[in-house]
Amino acid sequence: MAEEAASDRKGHEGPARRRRADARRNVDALLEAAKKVFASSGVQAPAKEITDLAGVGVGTLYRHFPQRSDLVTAVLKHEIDAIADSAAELGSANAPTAALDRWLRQYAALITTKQGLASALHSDDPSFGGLHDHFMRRVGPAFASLFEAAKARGEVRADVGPKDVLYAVAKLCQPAPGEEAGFNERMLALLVDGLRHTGPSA
Amino acid sequence: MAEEAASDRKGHEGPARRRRADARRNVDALLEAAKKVFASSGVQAPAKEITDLAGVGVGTLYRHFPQRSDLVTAVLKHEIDAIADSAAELGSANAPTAALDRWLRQYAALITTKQGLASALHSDDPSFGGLHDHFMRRVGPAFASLFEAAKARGEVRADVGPKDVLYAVAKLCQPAPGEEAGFNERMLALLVDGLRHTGPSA
Amino acid sequence: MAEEAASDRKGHEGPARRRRADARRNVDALLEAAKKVFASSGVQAPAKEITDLAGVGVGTLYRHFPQRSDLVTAVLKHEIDAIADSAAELGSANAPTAALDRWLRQYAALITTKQGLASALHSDDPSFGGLHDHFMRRVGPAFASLFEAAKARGEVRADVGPKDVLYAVAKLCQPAPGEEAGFNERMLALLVDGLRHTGPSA
Amino acid sequence: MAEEAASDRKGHEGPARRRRADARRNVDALLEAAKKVFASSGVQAPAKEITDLAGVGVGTLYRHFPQRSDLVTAVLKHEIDAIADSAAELGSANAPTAALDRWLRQYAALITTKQGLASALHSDDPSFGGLHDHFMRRVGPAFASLFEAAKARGEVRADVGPKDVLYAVAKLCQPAPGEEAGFNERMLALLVDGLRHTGPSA
DNA sequence: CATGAATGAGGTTTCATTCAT
DNA sequence: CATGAATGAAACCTCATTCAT
Repeated sequence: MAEEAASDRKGHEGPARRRRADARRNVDALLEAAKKVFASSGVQAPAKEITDLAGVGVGTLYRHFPQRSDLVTAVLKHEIDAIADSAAELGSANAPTAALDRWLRQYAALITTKQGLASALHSDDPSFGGLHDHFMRRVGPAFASLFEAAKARGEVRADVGPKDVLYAVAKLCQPAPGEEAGFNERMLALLVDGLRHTGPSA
Repeated sequence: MAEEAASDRKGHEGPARRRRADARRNVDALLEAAKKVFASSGVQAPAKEITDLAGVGVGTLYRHFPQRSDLVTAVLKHEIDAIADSAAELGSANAPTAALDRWLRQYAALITTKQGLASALHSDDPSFGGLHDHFMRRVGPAFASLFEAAKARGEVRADVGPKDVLYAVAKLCQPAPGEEAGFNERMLALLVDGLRHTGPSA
Repeated sequence: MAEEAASDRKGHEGPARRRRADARRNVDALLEAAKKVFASSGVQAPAKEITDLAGVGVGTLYRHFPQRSDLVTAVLKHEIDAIADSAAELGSANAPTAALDRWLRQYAALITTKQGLASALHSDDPSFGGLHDHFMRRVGPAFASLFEAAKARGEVRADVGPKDVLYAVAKLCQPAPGEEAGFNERMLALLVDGLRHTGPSA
Repeated sequence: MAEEAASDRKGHEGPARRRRADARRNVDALLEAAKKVFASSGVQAPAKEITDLAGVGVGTLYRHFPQRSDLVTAVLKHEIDAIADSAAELGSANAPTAALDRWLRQYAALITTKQGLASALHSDDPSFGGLHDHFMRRVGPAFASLFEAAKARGEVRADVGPKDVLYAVAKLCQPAPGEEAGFNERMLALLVDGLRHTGPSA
């Protein structure tokens, strides 16, 4: 009976392919819904909230993302990949200092916007380990190359490493309720200024 | 007498824990326990974990701290008062720049150590509003006086306010698992350096 | 198939109780259990008592009846509908006086039997407002038609309204422990006799 | 120190007597408070509500009224004694019919006013047994004498006993939220009219 | 492969009662 | 004799996860 209904629904294409397409659509709906819910209610939001928004049953969520962290990870991997790719683009299209500046602003905006990205990266929950690894594998080298280029030009103090900066900005720009607009941007600027100088006598 | 009772408290799990003065002792035990539990398991730790550690029943917790946030608030108020008082002391015993530096390092250390202080301050949960208010009332002016003194000496860039710095450090130094030792200190230094200069050409 | 599942339910405490159709069966089991528990322990009985008797988890109760009053309401709505329908039947099959008598006896028996029906109807808890409304919507007109028919025949004193009688009987027949058998019936008769006469000189 | 304060308070009289007077005052305060709280929040009100209103500690409540029902009983005994005494007075000052009418109206008013009197009398909680016994011992004979006098005059139908009437009025006049003013009075009149006649042909 | 009902552990909170002071 | 802090059982309700259909 379920089979019959399924073929009714689409009319052509083999049943195997059709199923796969449905599954894919569900996964996408879940990712989309999770992105929204994470943004509005945080990463701790009840699973039901997500499945309701996606229009699927909870079972479907657990089929595709057996651990809750799998969903978080999947949602954030998109963003991570995008920001990593952006580093390469900016690096090849700008002078080192400008590339660094621009990328950091993009990165800060991402952290600011994506409720939970920073906290997932810093979580002590081992199930987010994979996300952290993915982040370091993709973003780490991409940013390091921008960073080292600027350092080679003497525009960045020598006693700071790229990982430091990634972490610092992630923490600094973590979204906080009731914060004045532009706060994160200003603070990022402060940090970046610190990056170029060494101590008060520099 | 207090000593005797105190050894009772630790020595064995006897039934001797119900005295008028024990009200105070229980409150202290709860605060102590909560401080530890918050540090190890975060502010979201189950109430039972705290009462077990304090050696009291759940009812006792709720007698003294009707709302869960009351406990968090009480635990953190101690720290807030201490750090606020410290500002006055440092200010009167040091040159402005040194006072500012030292206080910021203390403040950073506090935030680093007290799991949950930063997040409680930035929580959108209205029950923490009182804590935020207390913080701004006590720490705000205390720090502002240090800050303005340094600014008057031209040692702090003009486009940054004291509140900016309090917030920025609170976020930057939020404890994160698996972080290298000294990370927060280095990042604070970076921020402070940024504070002294304006832009790349400074 | 339904039969098979049904025998499972009673036969042994096997783990086989999770089927789509069992949603309905569980709701029925809960209503049945609630009816019994309300009868034996009153409407205030702990939820666990009901779920244990129904053989389901607490969660199942709260899925189907999010508020405790929803369960009470559901249990009693059955009875209310039945007694309302009965008024129409009696009215068309009997002379006005007989219909009124018989229906009042049925109504009294219902109130007598259903621990909590009367008190729920008179509760000041707003969550029972719906039940009271349902009662007045269904039983009110049904009884009014019987009542007015009798009144038209001069068999009921003019200064009493149907609502008065519904309320009075509800209160009079409220179950009380340790009451002699037949007490409510006798008292109802007394009230009904009063209904036919006005004052001592009638 | 407590001794000193106590003697300060009164100045003369031996300490034993003074204590006793304090105890008496507390008992009175508790009874007074309980009467109010029972009236506003029902007999199930938390003990703390009563002790707070009385301005004493919970311990004091439990010293004087070891069982919660002891308090209820004590509160209601006053009323019961008063209404019982009233029967004798009315009986000797009025004709049987008038005495009966007046007393029933007093009794109905008492039940209407004292939230919880009726329910305590009908409670299945064995700890209220004493109250019920007291009621039957005091009010039972007092009312029976009024009732039998009226019956002897042929003004009350023969198939109803005094206990029936006491119970019926108690149930009928039980306070209910949202009830029209005068409802209980009208219903009592109805019942009393029923009392004077036998069946529809009377 | 999707569904969503069922589960039940786990969290918070209330309150009657005891008992040290 | 009064006090009120402590106790802890018990109630409610939520929600992550499983699994029959």
